[in-house]
Amino acid sequence: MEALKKEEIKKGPWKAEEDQVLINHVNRYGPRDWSSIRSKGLLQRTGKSCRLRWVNKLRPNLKIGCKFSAEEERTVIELQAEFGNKWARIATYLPGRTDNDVKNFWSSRIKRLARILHNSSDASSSSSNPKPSSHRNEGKNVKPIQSLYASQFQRFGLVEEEVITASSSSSSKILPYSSSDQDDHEALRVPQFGIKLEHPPLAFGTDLILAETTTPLMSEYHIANQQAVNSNSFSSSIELLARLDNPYYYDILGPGADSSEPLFVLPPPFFEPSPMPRRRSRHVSKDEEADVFLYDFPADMFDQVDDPNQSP
DNA sequence: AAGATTAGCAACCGCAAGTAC
DNA sequence: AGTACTTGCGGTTGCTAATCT
Repeated sequence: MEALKKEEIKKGPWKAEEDQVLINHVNRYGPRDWSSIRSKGLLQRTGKSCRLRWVNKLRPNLKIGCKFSAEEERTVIELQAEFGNKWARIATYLPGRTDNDVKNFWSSRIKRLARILHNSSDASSSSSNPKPSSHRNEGKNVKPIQSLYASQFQRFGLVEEEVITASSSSSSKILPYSSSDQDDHEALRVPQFGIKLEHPPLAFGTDLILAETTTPLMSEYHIANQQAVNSNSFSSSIELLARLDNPYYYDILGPGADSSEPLFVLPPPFFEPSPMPRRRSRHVSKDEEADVFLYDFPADMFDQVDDPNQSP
């Protein structure tokens, strides 16, 4: 009986004919009674599956096949910092975007960042460390993304033992901040992140240190530093670093640093979120804590990573 | 050119809250 | 009030195209 029921339920990619049936149903009855689609024998899909298909793909005015704009990215990042992983809520601020879109976008971003950080720490700890075979395996064999951040970076403050460098070079190390550094005037310290640079960058934007320590910019800086001052990569580094001084960046130096101006003004929600949620979130603790491991990352730091040769 | 890796997307699952009876 | 059903959300997985080595 149960097996028979399961057999009747179709899964996997939707066909155009199924979409059409679903669209017809919605046109006739509205976006509800999803389960009746199956009970009427129109489709062998569950109500949940039908609803999901409608919401994510068939609903009118969706931005399908359209990458997130820079503005949308910033909105997501800002709202994620504010709301946590409330994708449905965040999506209400982004016309044409679904919660799934936002979730996938965020997930991709996290994976990229994790890989960058992971590679950076690999480079410093041991060159013999095996490289994760893929982003799937990364999650399985290494650590889940969030726990990786939680455990290794302690919500942005590098744990005391952690030493992250962009290369194995000993001439330019980034060391965990400790109280013993307090009198080291040679060191450039970033207390919130527990990072110090022995050689300050030539350009110093608000999030520069973080960007440097987590992106190829960092290695570029260090490589450049090791090489001659007149090398091409060094001069391009200077340009890149200068471009990091961007008004959208969070001020990693903390609330004490001059950051009274809002980073940007959030657009109004496309769908006005109900003031009182229909149901209480079951992730209250996460809500409070959000996914703060990205909270302070610059909104467009990946822009620098993606296209380091882009001119300002 | 071929295999490995990465990115992006689609869809499923489990859970929780709302709703109808 | 209790229960079954429906709806919505967030996490996760699987697939594929693009990119890299």
